[in-house]
Amino acid sequence: MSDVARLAGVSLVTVSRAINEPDKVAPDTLTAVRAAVEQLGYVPNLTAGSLASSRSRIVAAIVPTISNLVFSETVEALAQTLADGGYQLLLGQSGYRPGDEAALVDTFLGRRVDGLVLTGSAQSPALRAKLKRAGVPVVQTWDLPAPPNTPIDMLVGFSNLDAGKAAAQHLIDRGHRALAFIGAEEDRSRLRLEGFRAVAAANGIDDVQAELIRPPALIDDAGPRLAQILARRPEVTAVFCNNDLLAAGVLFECLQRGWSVPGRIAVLGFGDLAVARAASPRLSTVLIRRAEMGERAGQMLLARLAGETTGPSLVDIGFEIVARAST
Amino acid sequence: MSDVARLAGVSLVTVSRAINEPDKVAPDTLTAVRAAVEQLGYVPNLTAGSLASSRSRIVAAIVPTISNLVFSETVEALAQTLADGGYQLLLGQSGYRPGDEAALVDTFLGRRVDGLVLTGSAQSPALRAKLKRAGVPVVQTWDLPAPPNTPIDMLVGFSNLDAGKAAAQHLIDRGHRALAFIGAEEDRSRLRLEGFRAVAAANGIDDVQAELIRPPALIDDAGPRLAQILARRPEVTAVFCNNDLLAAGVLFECLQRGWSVPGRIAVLGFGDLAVARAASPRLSTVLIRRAEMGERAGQMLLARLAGETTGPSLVDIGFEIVARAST
DNA sequence: GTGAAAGCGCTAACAC
DNA sequence: GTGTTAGCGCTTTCAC
Repeated sequence: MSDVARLAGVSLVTVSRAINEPDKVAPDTLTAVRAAVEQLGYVPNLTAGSLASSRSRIVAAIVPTISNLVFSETVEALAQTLADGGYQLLLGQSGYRPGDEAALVDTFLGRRVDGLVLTGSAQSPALRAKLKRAGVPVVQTWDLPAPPNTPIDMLVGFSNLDAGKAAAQHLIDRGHRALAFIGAEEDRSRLRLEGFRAVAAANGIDDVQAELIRPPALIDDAGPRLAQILARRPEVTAVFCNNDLLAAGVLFECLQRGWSVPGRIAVLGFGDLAVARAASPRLSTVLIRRAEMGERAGQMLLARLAGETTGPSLVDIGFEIVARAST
Repeated sequence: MSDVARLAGVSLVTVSRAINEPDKVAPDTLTAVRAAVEQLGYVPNLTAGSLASSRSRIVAAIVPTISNLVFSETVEALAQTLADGGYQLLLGQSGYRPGDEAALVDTFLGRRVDGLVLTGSAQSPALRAKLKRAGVPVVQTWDLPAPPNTPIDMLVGFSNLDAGKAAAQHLIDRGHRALAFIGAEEDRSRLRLEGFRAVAAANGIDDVQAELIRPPALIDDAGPRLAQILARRPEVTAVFCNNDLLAAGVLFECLQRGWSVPGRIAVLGFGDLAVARAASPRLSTVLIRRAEMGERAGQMLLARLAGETTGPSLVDIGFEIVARAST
């Protein structure tokens, strides 16, 4: 930077200003500095800048995995929104392990990230306390806080419990009473199962068959799990899959068996991924506005970081049952 | 940090050592420092550490998008490998736009990342030069350098051209002569099309029908594209899809039409994603070791960063035609 | 509109 | 095994 200053015949501060606040520098000076930067191939050291200004221009996000389309689309929209606002995304994958999430938070705080986006709202009290103490803007996503809990800071999500309830109601409305559930061993899937079972029970259905796959739940888990469900309870006529890709797997399994969907068995997906629209039959599913969730999270963060008076800090973006041909 | 030092009754350096090189500190001192850290809730500022040591412990990766399973699994394995080695991943998405890639490289260099992972080998000469000048360890992935080009630094990939050739040969071997290709408007897909066409031509087949989807290519693009191909050339009997998910979309489209696969039309996928094993019929595909690619890239970087004498810096991990039921 | 001085919170190098 | 000194490369005051 001092080389640039010397070549442009100005001081260090002026170089800094020319780069970060070009408006506050005389046009001629600006030209001279830019020429010098160009000529020397100067690349400002953002680490030094971060240290001096105590703003890193980095936001970190922690998701269970990006190899699940459901999260990757949220992350993609988040990254895009942040990038447009001049921030970059540092990505952490927890692998669905709470311990890994806490460890990631530690290093992110150590890097003095300007903001943090978390997946879910089931963080431990210790983690919640640490984040509050750190004073970092935090956005939780993909869930609403369970009753005693409140958001750590900001939140954009939906009720997984209610989504499960709506799924059960949708199937029951269509006359199904022998219900099954295929999900994953993780918080949000369990919440949906809870809601699913609650509505089933309220309708006198107590034997919901559930299969929880240890993450990552891949599409090729679906067929075998459906087989297990049917082995235990052959009369099942409807299955709620916690991911459209799993649902597509179930469709393929039915195809193999020569079963009609929804004639022999109805299939309800989750997410409204592109595959739901492409499948045959078209998949009924629970639409989640994944990209919007990432975008809103990014916007909330940007607004806070810009010092704007914060708007609502808890956004329920809801969900929607999309009835297509598979139920 | 000075609060910790004072409370523990030691100097700043000792605190630093206790945290970063605990072996080089007396057990009692270590205990005292750790107690002080705990009591004060001290979180080391890694930015300051980076500036002082000129090592950021961050590796950046640039991929077109993480909403494509093909890349997300590579990134996931990369992130995991780096995390195990004490590095974190800063993620950039280029959206398939070369300009965005270059801009991302600039900020990453500004952050003084310790390493960089790029997707593809088609970087512009200007970008290549900049990276070489910066002296940052770079790993290119997902392709081999085209003849005149050499790797910028390190590389782990496979020949997309050869993969396209093998795909064509596979279909021709099974007696198909009316071939189609569904891919994306992006470098690697174009290379595969080039190889596909070359082998077709060598076999006297000159009218390969190609549909290139502007990224992102989603599964629900597959059906309409197949329809377009068939509208132009109804006698097509085999289609090579540049992504297993697209291939699954074609399977669903055939299902809609009541067409048998591979009886009426053979479908060859790409990637060997889980969906290939779950589909019905099971998808023949071009297997790419995506996770291994990410892992190898991470290992190469870690070895270099550890100052180890570098092993081979160009790894061709190849590909494999997996013949299943759809061709 | 521009500059001088004083750090940001750590680690490297060298002593002891 | 521990401490002292001197920065890392910027940005933030506060002058002028």
